[in-house]
Amino acid sequence: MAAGITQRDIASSLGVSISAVSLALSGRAGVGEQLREQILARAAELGYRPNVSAVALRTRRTKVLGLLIRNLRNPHFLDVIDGFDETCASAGYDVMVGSSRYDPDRERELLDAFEDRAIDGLAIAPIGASRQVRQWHASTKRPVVLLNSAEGGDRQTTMSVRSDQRTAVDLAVRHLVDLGHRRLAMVIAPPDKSPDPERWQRFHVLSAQLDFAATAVTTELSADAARVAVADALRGAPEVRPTAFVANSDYIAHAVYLAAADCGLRVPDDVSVIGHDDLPTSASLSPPLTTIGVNRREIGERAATLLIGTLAGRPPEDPDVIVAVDLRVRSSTARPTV
Amino acid sequence: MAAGITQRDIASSLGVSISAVSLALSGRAGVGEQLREQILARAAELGYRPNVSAVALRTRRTKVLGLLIRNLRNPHFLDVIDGFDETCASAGYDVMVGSSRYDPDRERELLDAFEDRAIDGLAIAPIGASRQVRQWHASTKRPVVLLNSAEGGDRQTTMSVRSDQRTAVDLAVRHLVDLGHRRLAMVIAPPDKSPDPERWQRFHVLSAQLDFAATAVTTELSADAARVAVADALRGAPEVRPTAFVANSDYIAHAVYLAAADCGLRVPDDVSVIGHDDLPTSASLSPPLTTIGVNRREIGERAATLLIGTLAGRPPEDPDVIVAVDLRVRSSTARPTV
DNA sequence: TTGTAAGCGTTATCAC
DNA sequence: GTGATAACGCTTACAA
Repeated sequence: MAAGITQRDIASSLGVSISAVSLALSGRAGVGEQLREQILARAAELGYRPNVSAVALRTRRTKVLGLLIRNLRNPHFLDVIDGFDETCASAGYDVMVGSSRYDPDRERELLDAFEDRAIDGLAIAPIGASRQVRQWHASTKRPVVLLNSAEGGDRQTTMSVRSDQRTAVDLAVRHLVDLGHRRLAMVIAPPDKSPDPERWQRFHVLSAQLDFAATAVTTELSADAARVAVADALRGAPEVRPTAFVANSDYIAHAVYLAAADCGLRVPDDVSVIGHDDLPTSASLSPPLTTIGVNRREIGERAATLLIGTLAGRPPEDPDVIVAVDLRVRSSTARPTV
Repeated sequence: MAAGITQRDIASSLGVSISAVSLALSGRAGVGEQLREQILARAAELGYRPNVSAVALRTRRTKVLGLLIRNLRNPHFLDVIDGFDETCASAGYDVMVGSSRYDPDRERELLDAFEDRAIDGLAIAPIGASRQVRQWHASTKRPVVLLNSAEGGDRQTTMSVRSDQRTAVDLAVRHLVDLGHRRLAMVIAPPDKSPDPERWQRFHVLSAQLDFAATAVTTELSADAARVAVADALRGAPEVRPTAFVANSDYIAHAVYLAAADCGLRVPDDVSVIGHDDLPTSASLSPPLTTIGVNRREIGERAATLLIGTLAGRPPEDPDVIVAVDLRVRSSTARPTV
């Protein structure tokens, strides 16, 4: 029944002014030491809780941070949310989530809703171009951090957190090349759907440096589509087809498993597979998946920290955080047999 | 730059009163038809967006629904959030999430925060006793729906959505008994941590009805703890140890896999395993997991629908929703060999 | 140091 | 039907 106790109640019960109460409660100067303590005591005694709407109306601060992601069905984001949520909680912020579901219109709606609700800051994994996001930032003047966004153009206005894609590709490729593979394929999404171009670019560079044949298997993000596309790539003669696949997610890696089976090939004997993101169950696949580990919670944590720091007036030295990745070798990779 | 246009601006730009604008905008009676249209037109033209904080302060309504879950690391809740989020979005509600992390203090904090923020309704998967929740409901007078909560005591005050636990147990047990198993074990959490008592109870009843030996393996929810506890239960001689395990989640089912391996036993040859919840990757485990499927998104959707309906003044005919479950037979169950 | 009072943008109660 | 005007609970100049 905490609802209902206002600063006015405290003030009148103590015979002092409302402003004294306000000052005391918000810990600012301008009120005597003993009076402050009296007020604090009475507030606690009465079970006073500030009315957030009133504070928000006055200060235009809500102590709410928004988290706008692309897809609520991917466990990847779960951990991101978890890390974000925990960091926010320990700093007294609450979080509002939304999923754009890869729909630009919905992204726009959510952005508007967040603006209307006057959230204090936003972390967003934008879909496609980040124009809308830039606009949001311009119009709200609130700090924004981009999550795993390929775009690096607007470093002045927004911050970012992303995993180290470049190293991810390096680790995967080096592992495969070290094993003796010379014909590698990378499964990538259409350029407009993901931050993959950067990955492919790096893959291509390495192909020249390390002297292996690089194939791009372009496919939609769905497991079914990937399965078909990869099976296609696997149809060639043993001497020409890729002996190893670098997937852009563990889901896709699993689709590669299925595609291999479709073609009567075994993993890792006939084809090696490397995933990306190390989902909780990837170690339990058959065979256990070699993949790139990313600290997903850290992504959420860092994003929240960036926002909270900025809001507290201590902007980070480096507004662009790169989260480390590591190679987790399991059993889906082996020496090539041909 | 939508920020800044207020009703006052519309009013003065039209030379009418603020109250006319307010009435027109909120679609209530008390303003002439042509004036209303004029106002609406001007509002659109100016890009007017109501100030949510002001509305909340006045009306104590926020158009925000809270979702408080136990654990943000379990994909189960991802789908629940997704369904909840989508339903809320299409009804103009935003959602605020929080995770209690199985910590009663944190649950209390979040409940307080939600109360302070004056959310319009709450969906919660409570930990342990739901006393706090009942209290929240009493103090806020806001609709509450319990998610997968075992408690059925306070049907008058709160609503609920849960999967059909009873049928889940029936399906699992019947499948196992039909295969020929006569010594079944159920992995359950300590009574204060989950809605498991109901499951165990049913298991026990069936044990008498269908004439099989029922063992309870009580363990903490973590995979490691379960692995040890199950391995313990598996130590007995082949003629006495359980030949099949019913787990309360797919995670735990996987822990049973590991425990079996620890004991040099094979799944499903030596021990059959049934999970619960059918996580996205359960079909890819080795062997693919037989489990109980639940429409997790539906849980979130129904919860949101219950809340939204109640808030709109149309309370549901049945405040207690039971979401159907089904058995998904894969390869972790087989006839017992002993 | 303390108190008074003017808003923040709405909604709601009145007169007219 | 329409327009002043008083809240809602708080912050913040400005006076005392």
